[in-house]
Amino acid sequence: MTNAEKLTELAKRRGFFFGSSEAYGGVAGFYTFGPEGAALKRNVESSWREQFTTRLGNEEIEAPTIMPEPVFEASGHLDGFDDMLVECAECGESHRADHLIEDNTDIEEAESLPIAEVEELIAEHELECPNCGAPLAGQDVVDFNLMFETSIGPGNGHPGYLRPETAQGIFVEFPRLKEYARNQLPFGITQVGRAYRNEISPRKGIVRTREFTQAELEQFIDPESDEPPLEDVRDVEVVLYPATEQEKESVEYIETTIGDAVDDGIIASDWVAYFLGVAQGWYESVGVDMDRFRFRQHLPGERAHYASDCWDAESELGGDWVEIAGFAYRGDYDLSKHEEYGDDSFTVFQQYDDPKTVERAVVDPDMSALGPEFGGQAMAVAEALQDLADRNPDAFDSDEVTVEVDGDEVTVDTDLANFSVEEQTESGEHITPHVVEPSFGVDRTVYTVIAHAYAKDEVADEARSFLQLDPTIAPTSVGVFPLLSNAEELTEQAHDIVDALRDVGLSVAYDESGNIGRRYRRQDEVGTPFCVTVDYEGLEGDGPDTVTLRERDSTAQLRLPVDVLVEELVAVRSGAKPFDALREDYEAVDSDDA
RNA sequence: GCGCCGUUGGUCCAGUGGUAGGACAGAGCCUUCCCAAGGCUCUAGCCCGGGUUCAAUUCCCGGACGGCGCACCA
Repeated sequence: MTNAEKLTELAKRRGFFFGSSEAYGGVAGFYTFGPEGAALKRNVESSWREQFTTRLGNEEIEAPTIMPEPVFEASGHLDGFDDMLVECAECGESHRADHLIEDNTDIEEAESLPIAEVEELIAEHELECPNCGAPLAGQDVVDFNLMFETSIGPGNGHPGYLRPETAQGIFVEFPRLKEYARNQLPFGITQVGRAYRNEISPRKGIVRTREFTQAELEQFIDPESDEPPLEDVRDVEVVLYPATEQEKESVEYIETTIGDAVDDGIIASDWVAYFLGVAQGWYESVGVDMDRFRFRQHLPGERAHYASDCWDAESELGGDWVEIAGFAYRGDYDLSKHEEYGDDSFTVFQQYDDPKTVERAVVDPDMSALGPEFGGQAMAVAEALQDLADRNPDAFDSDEVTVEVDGDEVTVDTDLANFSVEEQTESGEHITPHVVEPSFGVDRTVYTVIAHAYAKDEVADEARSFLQLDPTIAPTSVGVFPLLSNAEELTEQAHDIVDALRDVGLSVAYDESGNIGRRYRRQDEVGTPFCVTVDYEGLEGDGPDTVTLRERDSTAQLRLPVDVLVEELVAVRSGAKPFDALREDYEAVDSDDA
């Protein structure tokens, strides 16, 4: 069994994740997070929120997962997703069928033709594979639309799509969000939610699914003036794999700091560099193994339609590098498209520090004269006059000016135009903000965290496999056991401790089944960092009752008074106090006498 | 989508034309037993549909799901 297979087996058996709807034969590309997995995922998400929403001073929204078709016409996803592929039987190369037809016939817009017709056209025109020249006639044309389509409301006249990325839910609401931000750049909006892609063939278990969770930040900036607080992450050490290195035969990484990478021009955008630095720290905090982690720059041909520069965070899983986040400089692509297609304004008014005074040629046409003269064309004439004033003010030096309206030459008395040059004050301008997008795949992150936490050792000559999850994100924080299940004094105190720990918000597992070692291993296997055992020894003697506290990774045990247990556990589980600090205050338990 | 291989208790596997066995896990009881191997008892399975056959978990065909390769991953 490979490690990946062991992880899949562990995930199924212990309730981290498993294929959905298995009672009905299952469905490819959909996974259910079981109790352990859902808890772990919630903890990873809340850690992400803590970092990328709260600490960076951003705001989170929650948009619908279904949006109407025009949104995706604007975003470019409809075109980008609706490709027709034909595969060459000889060499196996896939080609865009619509492009082949457009290139080799007089037909334009082949993309809108039905599949059957495209297949006929390929046969009719005897199209050949551009790669090897083999005939393509008879080959199936495959339509792949990576968006899930649905219809909104009764009937089918109102198509909608499940969003292929959460980002569009933010971009579409930009007109309201900018008002919320009081038109002040920069500001950032986050969203944690589901996205959907109807993958042709989902693979690699939970790594590539059809429904997945993204955690995204859309940072809106003024490209002219907004700088990230780069000094916060200057010294963060990172492993970079730039595009230039990827073209070489041997894999060589650049180990550097964020600050140096910017100074050396390896990362072009300060903003992207800043977020790489923040992300590095975050990944480390949730337990991603930094020896199996890198930032890889996209190759020029690899970038999405919206991105000018893009870096991925990648983690090593079973020998493969898997993308777990993307950091894209999206420029003004999205907001410009929505400005063009949507009804509202996707720009922000930026005031100048000092208002500018500019001279502008203006006309104030005498409509009471133009109206009778030109009738319905009068407005168009007036607009043409202003247009002329902008382009060529000198034209108004003569007695008459001539403009073109609907293809007709129209001559107007210059007096009627009321031409003048005015000083106007410009206090600012409308700009389309640029967008920097760190976009995290939550499911892949969760899987990475599990895979990187997976460890093996030996305890008392017995092999042990366990998850070294960080205490802050482990699904269960504490296991509580009575040493024996048939002793009321032990089970009662154990139950009291469970209640006390749950009262302060800790996630607690109670277990009295089997022998004590078995119970420790159960919790080890799901990554529970601490276990409390109530034994007879702790009830004996004159002093306060004591219990033992065991740490998962070292299996070391300390004896703690019950009345400090809650306080100390809260401290070690939050990371405020390392477990080793407890060793100074409490007696170690010698477990060799077992 | 294509090709190859696979699908048997919760998990991982063995096996058979006459409906099946193990390991681990799980439940209960016993146990002053602190690191999965104690004793007793118990639970639980042949992916779906069609075909061949007296009889199919087993053979054939199709499907679903999974693994690998190709393609795809904007």
